[in-house]
Amino acid sequence: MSKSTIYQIAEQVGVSPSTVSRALSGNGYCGKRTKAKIMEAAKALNYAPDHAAKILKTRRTNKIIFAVPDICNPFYFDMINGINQVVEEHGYLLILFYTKHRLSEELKAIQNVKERVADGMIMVSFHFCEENIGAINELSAPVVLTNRYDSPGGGDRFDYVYVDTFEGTKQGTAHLIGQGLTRIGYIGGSLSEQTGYQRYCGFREALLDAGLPFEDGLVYESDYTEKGGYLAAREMLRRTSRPQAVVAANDLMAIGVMHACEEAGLSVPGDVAIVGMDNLDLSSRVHPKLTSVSLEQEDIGRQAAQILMDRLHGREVYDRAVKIMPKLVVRQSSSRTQDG
Amino acid sequence: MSKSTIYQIAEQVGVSPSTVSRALSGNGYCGKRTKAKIMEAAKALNYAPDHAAKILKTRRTNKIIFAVPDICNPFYFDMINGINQVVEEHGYLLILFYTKHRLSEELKAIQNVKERVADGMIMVSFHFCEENIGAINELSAPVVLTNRYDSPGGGDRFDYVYVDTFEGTKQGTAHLIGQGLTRIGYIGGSLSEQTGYQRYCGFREALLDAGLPFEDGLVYESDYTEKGGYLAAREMLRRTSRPQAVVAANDLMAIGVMHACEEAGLSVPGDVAIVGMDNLDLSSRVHPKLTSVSLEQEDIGRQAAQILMDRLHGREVYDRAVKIMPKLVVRQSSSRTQDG
DNA sequence: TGAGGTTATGGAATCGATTGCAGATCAAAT
DNA sequence: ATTTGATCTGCAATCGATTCCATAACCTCA
Repeated sequence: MSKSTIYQIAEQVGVSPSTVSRALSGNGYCGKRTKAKIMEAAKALNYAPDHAAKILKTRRTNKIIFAVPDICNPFYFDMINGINQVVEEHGYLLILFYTKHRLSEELKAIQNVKERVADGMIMVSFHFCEENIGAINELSAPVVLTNRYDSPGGGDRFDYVYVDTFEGTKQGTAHLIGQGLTRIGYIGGSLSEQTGYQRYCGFREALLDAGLPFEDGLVYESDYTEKGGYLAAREMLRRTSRPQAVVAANDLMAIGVMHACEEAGLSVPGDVAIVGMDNLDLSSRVHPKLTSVSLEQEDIGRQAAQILMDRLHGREVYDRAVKIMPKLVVRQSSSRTQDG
Repeated sequence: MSKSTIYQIAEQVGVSPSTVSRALSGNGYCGKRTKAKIMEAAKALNYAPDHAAKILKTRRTNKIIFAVPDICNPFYFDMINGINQVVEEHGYLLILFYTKHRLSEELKAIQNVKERVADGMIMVSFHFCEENIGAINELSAPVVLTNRYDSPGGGDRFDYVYVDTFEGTKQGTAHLIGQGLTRIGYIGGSLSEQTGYQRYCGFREALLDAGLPFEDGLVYESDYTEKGGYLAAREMLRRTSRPQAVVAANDLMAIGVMHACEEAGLSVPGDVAIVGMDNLDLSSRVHPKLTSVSLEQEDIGRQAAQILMDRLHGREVYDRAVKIMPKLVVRQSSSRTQDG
């Protein structure tokens, strides 16, 4: 039997639709006996509320959009997981929107929010331009951006959750220095990108803090892929005085470094210690297990979702830009003591 | 400026709301000049159609739900990716619903479909019971189930997409036999589960097909985790006549087997060849790279989504149960020739 | 008994877009 | 000039639930 409406229930029971609505939703008064009869009829008639009608009237969809550049990237899965933990708890559903790193798709996601497909959005944006920001600022629904941070303009109507990647590479590098290593190489992403530059600066600062000399020759720019890491490391290890350790700006490159070491007959961490960043699931499964700086993706997701929920429930949001601290996870690839 | 409605546009232009609707949606006649004025006013007034109102009237949400047991499992990410490829192409949005392996959550997902939150659903169900199936059969919206196959009852109103895992372990085992290996161990999941039993049968059949003896003692029941695979393998390798190869019912267990081999000082694939199943992303990154039977998750997702789209567009669906064939991906862990 | 308050219910408007029907306009054809 | 048909537009109903307002019923206490 197909489902019914409150009108059919009203007719069956002999009351008005408004009474049925009150009985079922619990908003407003309703007599005990009437309510019982309505409940019974609802069950008998296979009633289920129509979501669209409810949304139209209440102006709430109970859904949020997560606009993400790349569905295949495990990094974002962790975020999804974190987001879902929070929104589910508040009775919201999660719509996944795949932007493919394209501005046009990001704008489509924004358009969906404008059309009230969802009550709010969390977006990992790779296009911080006028058009994008402008469109977001015109929305009446709340938006939280992650993955990047520019100090918010006065008129900006969105919130930020971001990771301090500077602190991340700094921690990772300091950890290696703490192991007594002094010649440390760095393989990063493009230095002209915000996040790539920050990671590089963190590395450098750790060296300077420890009073170690900083050698430009030990810094390589690569592309965040395993192959890129491998190629850079191969070159680095060929140098007459090769580094005792390598900091990679993400785990995939770090794994590439491991392969280069293996190929060169160098043991990890015995000859070369390695630290990565992202703390991917697979990093604890490679051999030796990779020491990595976790960017706390799940936590980013949770915090972003929490802010969104706060905004949606009219609660005050004190921190327009939440900074997440990365966390060093020490494993075999960097640790001289627990090599196994 | 906040967005406006067709009524405001109508007033501004001096026409009726129905004309505005026709102009914007393209359904029905509309004069050229009028249309131009309406378009202009729509832009000026920051118009965006209200999704809820549209749904209420048209009865279409342009969304589908993917109900998945476990957001963290990379296996499902691939499915999500496949699903999204297809639904996006048709202008649908994807709602992710996390059932946590719980029947109650699966029922909630079904309830959402009943309330017309989405036009259809793809579900990976771990609870094939009366309650569940009954609720699905009462829906008027189409549902596609994956991950399990029972021959559909006459009254069942849903479709199936499933993988022939029997064929998967059979292929993997045959591959090892083809390498000249004859003593082959098996580490599977619970044999009392449908899928666990099928995988086991595929393994056995490959041996029998090749005329090899089947030893019960080389079959271990484990739990699909890396640790479970490790423990089972450790025991297996301690046997007086240890196997030359091991087939594991999934990649995580296979990786556990690799660790056990390493611990026992056995080389892979020299001393022990290994084949896994699932073809996880990380399997191509461990060392040595793992040979694995791909269950074609992405394809499952695509096919399931395609069936759903067909149903939603009133196209005939010829195959109520689509069988996907697994695909063997040969890498280093099983190949005597290309060891590197 | 009646005043005052609480609880129960119905009526009707509302959310915003779609669409069938009817009337109006206009061009082309007879 | 009149018929025919195509094109354009407005009216009003509709999708299904929510909610404000008004009235009615009921209870309580002086």
